[in-house]
Amino acid sequence: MPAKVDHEARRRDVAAAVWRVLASTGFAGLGLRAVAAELGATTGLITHYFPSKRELVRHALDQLHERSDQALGGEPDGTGVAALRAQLRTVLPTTEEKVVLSRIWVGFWDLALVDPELSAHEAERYARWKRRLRPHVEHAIAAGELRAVDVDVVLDLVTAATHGLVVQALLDPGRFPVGRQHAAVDLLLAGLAGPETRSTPRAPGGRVGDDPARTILEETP
Amino acid sequence: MPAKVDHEARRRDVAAAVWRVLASTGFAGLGLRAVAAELGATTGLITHYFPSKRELVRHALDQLHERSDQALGGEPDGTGVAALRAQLRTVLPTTEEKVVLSRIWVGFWDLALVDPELSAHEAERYARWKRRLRPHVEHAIAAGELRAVDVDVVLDLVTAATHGLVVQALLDPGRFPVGRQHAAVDLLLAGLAGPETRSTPRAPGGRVGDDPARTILEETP
DNA sequence: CAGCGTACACAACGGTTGTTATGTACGCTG
DNA sequence: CAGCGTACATAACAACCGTTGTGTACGCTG
Repeated sequence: MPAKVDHEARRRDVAAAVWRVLASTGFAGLGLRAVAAELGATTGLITHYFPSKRELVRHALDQLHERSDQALGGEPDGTGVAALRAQLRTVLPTTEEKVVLSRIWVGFWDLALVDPELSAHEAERYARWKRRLRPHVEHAIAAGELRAVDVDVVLDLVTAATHGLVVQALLDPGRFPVGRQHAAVDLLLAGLAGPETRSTPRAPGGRVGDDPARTILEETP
Repeated sequence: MPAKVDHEARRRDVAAAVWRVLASTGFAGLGLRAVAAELGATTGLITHYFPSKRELVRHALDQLHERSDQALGGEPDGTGVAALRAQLRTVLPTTEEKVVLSRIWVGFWDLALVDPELSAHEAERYARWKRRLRPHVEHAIAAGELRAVDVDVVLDLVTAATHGLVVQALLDPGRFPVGRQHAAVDLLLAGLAGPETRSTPRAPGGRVGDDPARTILEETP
């Protein structure tokens, strides 16, 4: 069987074109011709690799989730609160790529909310995320870095807060720079810290330059 | 110019039908015929009251967030943290109506994210919400109920956390009952409280009269 | 009662949608 | 080199979209 092109690689190209269309027009503007145009091809190409639009979108979103997990990927340096903070920070839309991923994923909620199957899938993603965060929270509590409250409630709160920040940052990127997002996360974690630890533990993540306060606000309307 | 029917009331009926369609099928399934069917009428009725679909949706969403403001409406009993907690709780999708309102509003992000005008509108809604929350936060800080950190950061955090909870609750209603949502809000507010005041809203005495804000974000001055 | 404007239903319009059928250039195999 | 299957382009398809025009029942005004 002669394969002039790599079938799976081509499917990935098409999926990438779907992402680009979604990022610029949302699900409302997603159509086969738009994807084809973005790809510099025609709908014939798309239908050659995908039997239906539903399958197209499904594959594109699967790829997107995979890509997201990979972008949020590896275990962070540090343990306990430091690791938790690092993990939460990677979710924030602080790079152009993560802006695109988050944008698509937020827009996807319009579909997920009215489709039980998609809702369940999204709920499972939340569960997986919390499962990954949990050991760091438990470690932090054991080390006295975090107040010893219900771990599940902590996970509910930190994931909710982080995603809430994502939404606000996407809706108003100009007024929600990285520093402001980080400040909110830091305040959240500081609040969860044990009463005895007044001085926040040093974040050993050498990569992230800490600029906690001053770049946050500009106000001259 | 005899008015057999109340023109404005009829427009409200149509808007209500739009909400019902949006709640059950999302923006992806919103069409004039679907709205007309929901209304038990034809597209002729709709076009008689609205010049275009865009105007229809605009009016329906205007009505919707007017209705939301009213549902989230009056000043809560209490002041300071108690008022803040009450305000945040009213946003959570704890009633059938608020589930519908939140669902539409979350689905709307798919459109807002790719339309600068709509994004600005949503950003303004966030600003108004924070403006309403702000006095309670300031009062709570003045009363020593809340740690004296940057009020803007506090507002960013509490709104983000609350909306994050809304999303999770909508995506997995069965596993996210009211109590679990309240627990997360309570944990958030407890964390923002002064270190020595967990349950009793007592003033923190003269311990940190010098610089309480520095205890949170800054570890090295 | 005549006449007119309102409040719709109904049907048709051009455009766009996802899907499908047909055509064709081309590298591989025999 | 003949032949065949792959990788598309092209175009047609019915279904649907928002919009518009026309038809009509009916209450109000004169």
